[in-house]
Amino acid sequence: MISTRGRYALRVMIDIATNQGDGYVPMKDVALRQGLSLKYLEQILPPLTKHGLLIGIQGKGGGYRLTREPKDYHMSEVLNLTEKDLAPVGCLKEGAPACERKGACKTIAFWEGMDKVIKDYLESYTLADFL
Amino acid sequence: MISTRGRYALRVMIDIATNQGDGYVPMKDVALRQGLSLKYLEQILPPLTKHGLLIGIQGKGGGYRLTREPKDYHMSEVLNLTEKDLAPVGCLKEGAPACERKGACKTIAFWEGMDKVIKDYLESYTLADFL
DNA sequence: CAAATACCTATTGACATAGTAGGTATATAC
DNA sequence: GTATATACCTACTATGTCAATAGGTATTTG
Repeated sequence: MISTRGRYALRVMIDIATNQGDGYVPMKDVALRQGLSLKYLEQILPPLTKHGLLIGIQGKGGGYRLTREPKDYHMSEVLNLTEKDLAPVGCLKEGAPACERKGACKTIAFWEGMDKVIKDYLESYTLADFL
Repeated sequence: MISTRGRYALRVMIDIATNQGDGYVPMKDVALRQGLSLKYLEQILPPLTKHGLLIGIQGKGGGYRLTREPKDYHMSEVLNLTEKDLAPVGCLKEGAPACERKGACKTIAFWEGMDKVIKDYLESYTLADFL
C-alpha cells in the first residue's frame, strides 16, 4: 500500500531534520547513512522541493534543508506528494471517473470511512514525532 | 491498496446474503447481477469456502450459502482471506523477513499505528452493516 | 443421461514498482 | 577560471502484480 517512495521520503526528511544543523545536507550523505540508492532518492525528492517542503541548493556545498519547523510537516502532506495515491479503492482516487453504480453502491460508505481513518491518522503525525 | 479481489468478494457476500433465502445462490446469477466476470469470481471464492465463510454445493441446483449470521462476518476476516496483504508496509506483512534496521528504525511505530487503525476499522464493520 | 453447477490450472496484456544509467545545470572552493 | 560537488532531468529495464480470459474436470440433480 505504501511503496518505498513514501517510506524513503520519510526517512530522508528525518535524516535531514537530524543533520541539517545550520547548513545544507547533501543527498549523497543521506543515501550513505540510510543505505539507499542516491539515484533513486533523486527521483523521489522533486515533488517535495517543488511544493516547498524542502529547499535544494545546487553546486558545491549545496544540499537540502527543511523550510519549516518539523512539527509543521504532517505525514498526510509528505505521503500525498510522494505516493501515487493513498485512497484504499480506485473509485476514491483523485480524478477517477465517476462510478456508474454509485447510486446503488452499498459499499461506498464503507470505503469512504476507511479512507477517512487513514487520512486522519496521517494528519495526526508530524515530522517532530520522529525526532 | 484494496484490489478488485477484496472488493468483489464483499459484493458477492452481500449479494448472497440478500438472495440466498433458504436455498443456494449460483455464482452465475451473482455475476450477472453484479456485472462481474463469472470466471474471475470463481478464482476469488476458494479461500472463503476453504475457511468456512461460505459453503459451496456442486451440481444442478447448487450454489453458495452463508454459514453464519451476517453480523458474524467482520470485514477484517473477509479481506484478509481475499487480499494478498493488508499491511501498509512490507516489513509488517506476515512472514516478512525481519528488518535489519529494526533496532534503529524510527518509523516502525508510525507504520504499526497505521496498521492498527486500519485493522480496527475493518474489525468494526460486519456484513450486516451492508444489508 | 443431460444439464447445471462448483472447482482447478494455465496463460495473457497492461501496468506499477524499484531501481539503474547517463547526462545537464549550477554554484562553490581553490 | 577551472575543477569539483551538488541538484536536477530523462530514458531504460527487470520483475512482479492485477485483472482478467480460457479451457477444462468433478459432482450432483432433474
